[in-house]
Amino acid sequence: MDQTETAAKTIAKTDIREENERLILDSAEYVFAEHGFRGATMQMIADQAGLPKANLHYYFSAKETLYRRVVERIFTIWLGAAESFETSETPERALRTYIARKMEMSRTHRYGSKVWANEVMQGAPIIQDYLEVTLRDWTETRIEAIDRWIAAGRIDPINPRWLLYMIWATTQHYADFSHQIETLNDARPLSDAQWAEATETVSRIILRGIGLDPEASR
Amino acid sequence: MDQTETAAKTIAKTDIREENERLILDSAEYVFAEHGFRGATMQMIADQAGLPKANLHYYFSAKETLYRRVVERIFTIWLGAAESFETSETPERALRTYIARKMEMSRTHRYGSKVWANEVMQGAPIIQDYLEVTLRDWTETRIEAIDRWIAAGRIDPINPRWLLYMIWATTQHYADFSHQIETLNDARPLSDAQWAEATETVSRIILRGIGLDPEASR
DNA sequence: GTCTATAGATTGATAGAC
DNA sequence: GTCTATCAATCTATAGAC
Repeated sequence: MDQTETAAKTIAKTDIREENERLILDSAEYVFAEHGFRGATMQMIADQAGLPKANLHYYFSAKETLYRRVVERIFTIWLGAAESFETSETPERALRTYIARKMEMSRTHRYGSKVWANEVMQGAPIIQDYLEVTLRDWTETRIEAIDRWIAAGRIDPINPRWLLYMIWATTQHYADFSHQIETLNDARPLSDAQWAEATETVSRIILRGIGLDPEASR
Repeated sequence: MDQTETAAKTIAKTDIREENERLILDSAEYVFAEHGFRGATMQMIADQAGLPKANLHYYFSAKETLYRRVVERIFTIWLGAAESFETSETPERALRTYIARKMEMSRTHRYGSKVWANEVMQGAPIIQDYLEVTLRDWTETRIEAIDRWIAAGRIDPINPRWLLYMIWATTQHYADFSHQIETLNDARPLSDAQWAEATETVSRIILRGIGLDPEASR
């Protein structure tokens, strides 16, 4: 076997690994979201991925390793949604963009959101370190930004912490409680128009609620 | 054995049954909240209750029966919190009372709220019938009440459905994500003052957000 | 890298003595 | 009504042929 052949095989193997890992992670995210950590079985994830159960243990050493990778992946996506706090010029635009992005993520990453909610509800046994360091720093930075708006008299004097929790809760509700929302919507998913209306209503109530003019940033 | 003796024994047995059932239900609520349905084991619940595992099966035929009773109990408490919609004279008072009650319930019924969230996130496999009938009727009634306020020009014209979801999401977040909130609060539970401030902030933002004066109803 | 077979541990539930 | 012992089913993880 010459060098070219060896290189080709190495690349091919890397591709197979990457592709299978992503397939397994996607399948695991779905199954963990629908059944919780212990409710999910390696067999279910294998079936979802269309692979024999033993292959999962070839790519991920243990069920918990696979789970941790799923949660880490979501958390990383979560954090990326908040650049608007730094890049926007007005509080109206910063908050509007952040809320719209988080609503969009509830629509596109429903299962990831559920896995995260599950993990936190159970006391974050696997990713407590992320809460204590990464999420904590992230939150403090945003609280400082909101406090500056308050000091400048641009929004009402409220505790920024409760405002952030309100945005997280309201937007993630559309992912975590999607089954309830769909049941109350005649067993149908929200339409494009309903998502748009819900997003606009959430933005509007929060902006007006802290003393901003919702019309100014539409 | 005469009649008096028989009656006494019957009463005693009824008391023991009721007391043990409540003890097991409380223990089960806690364990189901912390580990989910499948993550919870009958052994954990038995240990939490201080009873041998076999006694659980004496009082509840199966794990699923026990779980259903736990979820039903929470749902009933949930529904009771909304009389303010009928008994209050102004939208300010109705919403303020409802929000305050739901915040209080997040504080006092944290575990129940988590079990409910878990059940709904997994597609309500056990209590789907409650969603389709009881919750649906409850929701429609409240939507009609809010629509009347809109028609009378007392609040802004928003879709009442998204307002209700916002209130549910925000208030239940303080129970379901209590671990995250406490981690971001220097690993300490919220103090009385913090609970009061959070409740006031949530009420204030929502009331102002739909065009009401928060000061008018304090 | 894939897959079948199976080991080893845990679980929900029950039998049966007290 | 209480409790010990145990069964049958299920799960994670691995061994070993291909």
